[in-house]
Amino acid sequence: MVSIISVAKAAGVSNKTVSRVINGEPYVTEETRERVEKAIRDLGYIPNMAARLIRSSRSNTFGIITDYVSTTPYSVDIVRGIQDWANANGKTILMANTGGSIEREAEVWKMFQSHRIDGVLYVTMYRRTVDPEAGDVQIPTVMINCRSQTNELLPSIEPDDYQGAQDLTRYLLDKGHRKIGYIRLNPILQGAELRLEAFLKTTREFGLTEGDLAIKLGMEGPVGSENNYVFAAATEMLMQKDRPTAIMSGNDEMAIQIYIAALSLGLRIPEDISIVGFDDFRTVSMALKPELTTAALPYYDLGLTGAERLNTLLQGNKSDRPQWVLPCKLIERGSVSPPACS
Amino acid sequence: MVSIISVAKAAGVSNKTVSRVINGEPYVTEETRERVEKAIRDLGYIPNMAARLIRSSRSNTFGIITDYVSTTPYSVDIVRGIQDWANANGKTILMANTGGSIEREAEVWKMFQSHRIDGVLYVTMYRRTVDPEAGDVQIPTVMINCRSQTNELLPSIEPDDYQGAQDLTRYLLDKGHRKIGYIRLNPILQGAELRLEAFLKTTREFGLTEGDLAIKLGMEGPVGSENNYVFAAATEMLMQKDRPTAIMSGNDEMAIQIYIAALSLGLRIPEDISIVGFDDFRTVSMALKPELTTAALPYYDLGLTGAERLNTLLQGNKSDRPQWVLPCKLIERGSVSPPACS
DNA sequence: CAGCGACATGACAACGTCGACATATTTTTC
DNA sequence: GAAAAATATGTCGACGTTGTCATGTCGCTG
Repeated sequence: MVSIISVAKAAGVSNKTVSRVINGEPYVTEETRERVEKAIRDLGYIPNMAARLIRSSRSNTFGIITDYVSTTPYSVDIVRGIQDWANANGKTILMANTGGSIEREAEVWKMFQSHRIDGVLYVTMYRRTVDPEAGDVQIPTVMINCRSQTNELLPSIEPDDYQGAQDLTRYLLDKGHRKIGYIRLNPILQGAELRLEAFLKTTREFGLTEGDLAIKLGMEGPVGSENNYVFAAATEMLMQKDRPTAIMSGNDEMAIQIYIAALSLGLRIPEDISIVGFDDFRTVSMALKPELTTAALPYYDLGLTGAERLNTLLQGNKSDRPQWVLPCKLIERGSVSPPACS
Repeated sequence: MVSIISVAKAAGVSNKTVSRVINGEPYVTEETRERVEKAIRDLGYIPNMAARLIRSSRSNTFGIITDYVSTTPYSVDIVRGIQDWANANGKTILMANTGGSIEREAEVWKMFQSHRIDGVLYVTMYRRTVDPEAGDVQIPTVMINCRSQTNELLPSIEPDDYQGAQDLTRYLLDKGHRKIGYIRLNPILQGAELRLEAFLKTTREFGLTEGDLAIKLGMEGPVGSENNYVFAAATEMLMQKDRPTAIMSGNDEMAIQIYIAALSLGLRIPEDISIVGFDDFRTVSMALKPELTTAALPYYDLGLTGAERLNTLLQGNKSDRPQWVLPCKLIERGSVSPPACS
């Protein structure tokens, strides 16, 4: 492999001068710089990060540790956000996923340390509280899409499920809906509770009573092997004589089944029944016809902001409040119209 | 940071002996080994990969270079397959995605080289031919889900779209369907052509004529911003008086729209119209009701096999034929039944 | 018991890079 | 025009690890 020394020889300078050129240090004549750069190009020299790291003990590398993220379609955008930030800022990304195993997680931390990683981004597939082994490890860490159960001070970034659900609910109310159904996400998920809470609070503030709402559980059980009641719940909800004019779905994926249930009953969307989702999982929300109105989980931004925050942290700047929350933007598409006869 | 030297001091041996223990080399007394291991535990020593690499010039790291994979839900399983293999075999994964940009791709290759990566896995989101810059780079590379346009000898691994579509077609024929519709994938995608070809050939072999088939284009245009005709195509196909009894969908995602089109026309699935997808994109195929019968793209295996093959390659073993193909398994669910009146 | 081989350990250099410091050259300052 | 400052370049060692070779200690063979 061509090293800094071969370049130095080729350019007729000392290796230190080459080092200066590479790192853009001052005190190099323009002429020397050009000669060195030419030698670099001619020889195809590429700096050896390992050697650099060994000297400077800054790896310029972030580690991403995930549970199932790279496994699942949902939150891949978090990773994309992180990578984009890393590219733009000359950082390298080391990625590992645990598949949920504690032993594996311990291994990953070890692996990260053996690579002398500067910091860690701890990412989970769905929003939840976790208890990372970070406690006994002193690598700076930012939690993305989750927060620590044990250490409240660990910086975290999460989507604002509450605000998203609030916006969606208001949107339906503004459109004139007064009888609204809600098909709940798996209550295991942290987002589920927040979204439901926002829905209940917002409708109540608006003056709706419990009789105006129809709430059903759509899924339950351990993530990955949950029981799915969505279709049945939606069908039942829509067969009531006093059926809701709009249904809020726990997420976009569940909305598929609500669509199918509605259509199977001969209802038209949105004329007879309005539907909104959550997440803006575009493979679904844009594949549905009419396309689904939903609230976008800010996954990409979660990743981007997380990486940026980790960097800030590494530079010694402490942030005021540890737990951040990013808004979910309402995406208006075609699945909502005013109720038929209001 | 605690180094091998501190361990050596603590254990009262030379650093070379510690190195022997770490690497499981012979010629160390059991007693010495234990003393060293204790020191390692006590001090929490973790080997420095960078230093190791600089000596041995084997990084034990694979690079994954992707176009949009980490961006899109579809093929994330490829990455998971690679990672699982890497975990099991003590390799580290460096991941970067180009977002389709050539300049970015060049940067990534450079970055990989600067980390002295052992080999590269070149992964694309959808099956296609590419022209990687690998030509001027001498890092061993395995192509996953794609193949090189220019270099036929570059090892590649792809799903067997042809066989998958053939199996699906036969499945429908075996169920008794004799009038079959096909809604085509974006013809830009390499899989599109193969699937259609398999469909046509298989139906022809079975004795169906052109009049028994209804073929329509579902999508077209550049990936990411294509025109979507699926709903219209399906609706039109199903409104013919001599409508097909089964529809093959270019992929699972498109099947959503076919479901909606069918249901909107008052048709029941599968009693009035059978539907099959392709890909087994489970977020969709299992969310649809009835669940979708489809052919599973072997993404996970693509990744696993790819990593394994790269490793074999690195050990100097050349494989006989460069281009491999992995079967797509038929996944039978509830969206197909025999035609109503045959 | 000299000689040999197997085993156990250590000393030291080298990998590629950069920081600290030294030296040489030019420019500025008074 | 001599001293001081700024600029340009080089020497050398250190980072943490492992490969090479040397050394030392056994036990065994003939």
